[in-house]
Amino acid sequence: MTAEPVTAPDQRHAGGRRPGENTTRAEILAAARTCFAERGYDATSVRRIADAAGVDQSLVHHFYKTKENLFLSALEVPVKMPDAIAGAVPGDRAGLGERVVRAHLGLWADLSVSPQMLIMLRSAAINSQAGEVLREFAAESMRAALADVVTGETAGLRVVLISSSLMGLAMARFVLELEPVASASVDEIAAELGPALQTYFDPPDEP
Amino acid sequence: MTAEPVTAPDQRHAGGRRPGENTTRAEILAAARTCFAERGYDATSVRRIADAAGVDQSLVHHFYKTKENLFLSALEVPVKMPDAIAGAVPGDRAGLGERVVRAHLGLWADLSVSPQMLIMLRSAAINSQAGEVLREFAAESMRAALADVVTGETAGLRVVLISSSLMGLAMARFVLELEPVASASVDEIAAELGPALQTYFDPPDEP
DNA sequence: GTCTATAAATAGATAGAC
DNA sequence: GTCTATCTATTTATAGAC
Repeated sequence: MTAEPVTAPDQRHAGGRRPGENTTRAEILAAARTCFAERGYDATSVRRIADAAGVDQSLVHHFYKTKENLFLSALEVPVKMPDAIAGAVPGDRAGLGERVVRAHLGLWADLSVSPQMLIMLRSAAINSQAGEVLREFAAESMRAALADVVTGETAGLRVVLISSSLMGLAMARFVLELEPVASASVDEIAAELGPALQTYFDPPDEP
Repeated sequence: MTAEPVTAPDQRHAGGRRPGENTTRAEILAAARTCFAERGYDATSVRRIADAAGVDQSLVHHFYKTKENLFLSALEVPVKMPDAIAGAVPGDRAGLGERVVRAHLGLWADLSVSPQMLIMLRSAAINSQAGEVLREFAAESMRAALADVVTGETAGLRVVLISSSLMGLAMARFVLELEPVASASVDEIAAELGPALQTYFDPPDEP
């Protein structure tokens, strides 16, 4: 009952070279992002990624050599992430907390970066490489983005506490899917978390 | 509440055989806690736990049957966790934020509960059972402990945001070991995070 | 209670045909 | 570029001797 596989019903590139940039490599990467984001590094087998991409397992190795290397490619953080936070800085000082929360949630709504963020968050606790990438983002990138507005003796600590709060929010909302924060609107979260973050911009012991 | 029989140290049975409640079972559990806390569920093999306990692999199965069952035992959260947060409630309202932070960090300093908390936090992003335990603690237990002091229309959301902040702090300090929050003193953290949490107890739009 | 030995499944990775 | 077939290592788990 399976119809004859009709060997490649023509599509010859007579004479011409370059079968064109093949999309298989990109499809494998996309499938890997989905799988890693859903299950993390260990629980995702190369075979599963291959199935999700509709290709053979050995093709994954052909393109990315090792699983670890593929994971690093899947994890690659777009440059726009730190920029998005920095973009929340300009404006009135009283609204800083809210704008930072909205900028952060805006990244999670951006499908070109949110899979990588989910991979990072879901794997950081176990995988040392994901942990390093998250550390870099939560510390250095945040510090650079907020250097002008978080000042004072304890600025270093306060920047990381801002990162921690946003990390906790993301864990609750996107990883644990904890209610009611998982299905709350951006407005509702910004209205509550914004003022909390604001205390780091206006430290109570500032002269 | 399965309440492990916690081998009473003494309780001799004169003449009888019974080499007494053997400590091997407890040693395996302790080794499992250490390993799971360090590496998470997937990366911890039964063999590694057995080695850490100084016993054979098959003994682990003999006592705990399956790896998953052992993990659940290792994860078992002491009842005192919610109580510790509730214990921070009495006192002047202005100091609530700080007291909650100190209560939370006090739990992490308690060696009878911190391994379980680390297991939970490190595995929750990947392991559904650990995730469920963490959800239960971050939502229900927190809500019960703070019901009297977090009030108003958005109380449900604000309780979970408090949980999220504490979760983010624990991730940064104990899992990622992110500086400077990893080596900051309890006083320093309480001084900065306390006022941020305080905004949830005194919502700006309260009548 | 504690060990040896091993079953049974699955993992990542490679070789080579087409 | 894509597939089939397979190697090797490691996993959880069990059976059975002592």
